[in-house]
Order: sequence, then C-alpha cells, then structure tokens
Amino acid sequence: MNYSARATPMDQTVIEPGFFGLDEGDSDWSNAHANFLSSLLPAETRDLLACSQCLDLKSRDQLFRAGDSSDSVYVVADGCIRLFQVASNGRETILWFNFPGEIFGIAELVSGNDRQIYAVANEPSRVYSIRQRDFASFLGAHPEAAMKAIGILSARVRALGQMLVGLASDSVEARIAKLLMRLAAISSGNKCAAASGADEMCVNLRLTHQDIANMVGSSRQTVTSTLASLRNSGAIRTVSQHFHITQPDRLRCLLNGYVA
Amino acid sequence: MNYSARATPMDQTVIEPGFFGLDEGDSDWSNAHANFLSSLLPAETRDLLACSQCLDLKSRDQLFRAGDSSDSVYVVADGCIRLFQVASNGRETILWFNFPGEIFGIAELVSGNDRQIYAVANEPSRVYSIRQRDFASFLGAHPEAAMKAIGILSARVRALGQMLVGLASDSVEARIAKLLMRLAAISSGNKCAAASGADEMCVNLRLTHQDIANMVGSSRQTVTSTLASLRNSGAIRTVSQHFHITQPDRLRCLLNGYVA
DNA sequence: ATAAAATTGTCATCCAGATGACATCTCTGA
DNA sequence: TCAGAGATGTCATCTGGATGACAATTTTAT
Repeated sequence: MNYSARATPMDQTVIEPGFFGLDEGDSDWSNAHANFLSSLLPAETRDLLACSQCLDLKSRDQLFRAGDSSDSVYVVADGCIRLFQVASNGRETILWFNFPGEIFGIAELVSGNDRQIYAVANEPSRVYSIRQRDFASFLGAHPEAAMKAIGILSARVRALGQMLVGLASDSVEARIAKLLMRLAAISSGNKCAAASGADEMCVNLRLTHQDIANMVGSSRQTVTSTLASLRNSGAIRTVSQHFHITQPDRLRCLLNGYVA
Repeated sequence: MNYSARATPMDQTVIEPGFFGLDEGDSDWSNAHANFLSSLLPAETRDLLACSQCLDLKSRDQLFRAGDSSDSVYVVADGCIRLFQVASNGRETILWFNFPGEIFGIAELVSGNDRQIYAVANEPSRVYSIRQRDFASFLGAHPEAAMKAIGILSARVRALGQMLVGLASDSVEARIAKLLMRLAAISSGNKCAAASGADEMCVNLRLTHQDIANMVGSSRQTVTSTLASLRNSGAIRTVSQHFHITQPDRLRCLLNGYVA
C-alpha cells in the first residue's frame, strides 16, 4: 500500500475525491492577505508607524520597479497595490494584490537584494513606507510580530504554491473560476450593497480582462469569451465596474473538474 | 514619463533589455534552498536537534500527505525530499526539492492548518522531525534564527514568484531550460567528478522525464523531445543518470527569448 | 462637451503541445 | 539471473487557446 510519488494520473485513485477544489485552503488566502497592521497591539502599531513615512499615490503611480535597490518595506493604508513581473518576452504576470493592512516588499528585507518585481497603485492609494533597518529592528524588539510575519510569509508560500499548481494543470476556464473565488474571498470584507442572492459573492476590485489574463496566464480574448460564457450560464454578473458571483456552486463545479 | 501598469507588450520598451533571464536572482535560489541548519550557531543547532527525532526514509517513502494534520517541521539531514501537489484532475505538480540542511513544513507552523501537499523521499533520506510547538519556542528563544527563517521564507516567495511568471509566459523549451539552470545552481555544491568543460554545470539529481514534466507543467513526451533537441544542439549531455549543462550560454539564450 | 485613449466583443486562422499507441531499453527485486 | 515494471523514444493525430484584425463601447483627460 505504498503510495507512489511518480504515479501517473491512472493510479491516482488513492486520492480521496472532493479533497481539493472548493476551499483548497480558504484560510490560506485570508492568512496570506492578512491585515498585518491590525494584528499588532496598539503599542506595536504606534512603534512601527512612528518610524514610517506616508506616501500618497495616484492610480498607476509606481512605487518601485524591478532593478531598483530596495530599502523599504511597505504597509497599505488605503487603496490597492498591484505587484507584477514582466517576462523577457514582454508579458506581464500579476503576482499579488495588496489590500489595506497588508505588508509587502518584505521578501527583499533579509536578502538585501534588488527589487525583482514592479509595484504600482491599482487605484488611488496610501502606503506607509518603513526603512528596512527600522523594520528589522522592530521585528527584533517584538518577537510576536516576527512570528506574525513568519505566519504571513508561510501563508503566501502556500498560496503561491496553489497558484502554481493551478497554472500547471488547470484549463483556462478553471483558472479563471478559481481566481474569481479567491478574489471574492479576500475582498469579502467590504461586500458591496448590491448583493442580492443569499450566497452571492462580490469581487470588490476593478479588473480589466487584460488584468485577469495577466493573472491567469492567458490571452485577453480568451478571458473575454470565458467570462461571457460564465455570465450566460448565470454563474456571474457584472455590477457597476466589478463582478458578482451569483452562483458560487457553479464555479466550484468547474474547479473540481466536473463538466456539469 | 509615467510607466503604465497596464501596458501591453508593445509599450514595454521601457524595460531595459538583458535585465531578466540569466541570473534572474540566482541568489534567490540559493537563499530559498538555504542550509538552515548550518546557518545556525553550534549552540543553536544543539538546542534544536535536542528536541528532534531522526527518521530514516527509503526511496519513495511518504513523510506526509495532503490532508494530514501537521504537527512537525522537518530538516533534511541527508538525501532529498520532494514536495508536490495533486490537482483535482490527477495531475501532479512538483513544487520543491529539499536538499540537506533545508527546512520544510514550516508553512503550516503558524496557521496550524492541515498539510496541503505531499512530501516523499526522492532517494533514501534522513530527516529530523521537530514538533511544531518545540520549533515555535525555539524561534522565540532565538530571534536571529527567527530572522533567518523569515529570510528563507522570503526567498521562497520570490522563487515561487519566478516559477509562476515562467509558467505563465514562457514556452515549454524555455521553462525546461530555466529549470535545468536552477537545479544546476542549487545542486552546484556537490559538483560531480565527470565535469569536463570549464563552465560545465552539473544537475546533480536523478529525474525522470515525467518528473520534469511535473515541474514544468507539460507532458512527458514533450519533455523527451525537447531534451533530445537540447542534447543534439550540444547544450546538455547525459552523464550516468543525470544531466550536465555543457553550454550554459545556449540555455541562457533560450530563456532570454533569443531564437539563436 | 468632446476628442483621444482604453476596454470590450467577435471572428477566422494557426500552431504549440497534449494525447494515445507502441516499440525499445533499463532498471529492480525475488 | 530473469521477469516484470518503469523509463525512454518516436509517431501520427487532434485541440485548446494564442494571434491578429476590426468594430463597438466606455473611460479619461482637455
């Protein structure tokens, strides 16, 4: 009864069904996008922000770009920051959206490497910028905060792993379905008023089809038509500039591989 | 001169050429695979291993699987542990190889979630297993070790980000080229004797074509033929069970998008 | 308010790579 | 040492999506 690591799809009967899909670690996503700021004690928050600088960004303002030397860590106060990378062929891949309270730019903290990615305001935003050395000594002085940071990074490792698996093995439709569910999960805090159905979920974020393509690793046209078919099937609808998932179950089927 | 975040490939002239590719953060890879154990002070190592349990694994033995409740963190003493995930359609995706000194299973440390991935010995291996609570208090007692952990997790976040970008935008050939270069970089410590050329690199790891396909998100057949063409072009050669990169430059061209 | 710029929708076309099917070749374990 | 399992090579075939090209909208700046 030795499970073979090199098993080909045929042998995978060992895997209990229904194990993945739906909430393939929903909690990971919330942890990965955890509100670092509000998880701190008031005194800690005070200490941290004391040595911070506040930056206001217009939509599309660039905070840093690949190749910049990195000297700061950031915390989102308000708005949304998009992290992405540009491949050698010019293709953009969106890696992450940072919502209020989230911390980012830590990856360069210890290694002291240059920035590897681009950070751009996805909408008018405000961020606190904290010098690396200040942040490092803050962590040193507050072990619980350091543990919190470890927790967040861990969740991100898991989340990125899931994204990787999806990219490597799902169809475009499934990848889009997953993406919408995830985005809905993390932006569920600020549910917009227009929700009608009981289990209707809101993806509270403005995204162009190109953005989605860049997250999902496909082309704009494919996104357009996939979205159209999801809309026709009644799974999602468009509410002033953003999506609502009207029938989450429909999407869940997709990402479980049922053709339904 | 405002850089547009939503730029389409055409506009990407802003990106200075030659910026990516080659050593898209070589140091990230070594950091991500950092030897946690040997980076500790002797006293710390003693403390840590004092509360550890040593496990011997035969090739293909399973350390844990998705769904298991997680109560331990592991450090590789010897051998190599493969971390992978199985998608709902049965496809396997290899996420990581853990080499001696590397720590893994930390992602579940803080969140206390169940395991999300599979860990299997890629060859006869020996690992230290440390209970989560012990490890957590170890980190609490040794702030520098905690910072080290943050550094490793950060590097992994960056490394996973790179993998993601590659998967989303490179051709299979480029993905394989990148993979080989990365594996060579991290297994370069134990360069095998058979190296001939000055800049010949050794991928010191036994991999089947299926394994490579599982890392690169493609099919076994495609890997077989891509590898064959790389071999014909003289870029790589096969030395008793593993690869050597005879002409690293050839691979670098590929991953920079030059058709050469 | 209006022109310019971005975003969406919809095709018809093309191709990288997946699939399935075999024929070797090479290990591994009894 | 030998059989069975696993790994490689090599096809011929098929298809999910990428690409390029426009027209129709919607947004954004002036």
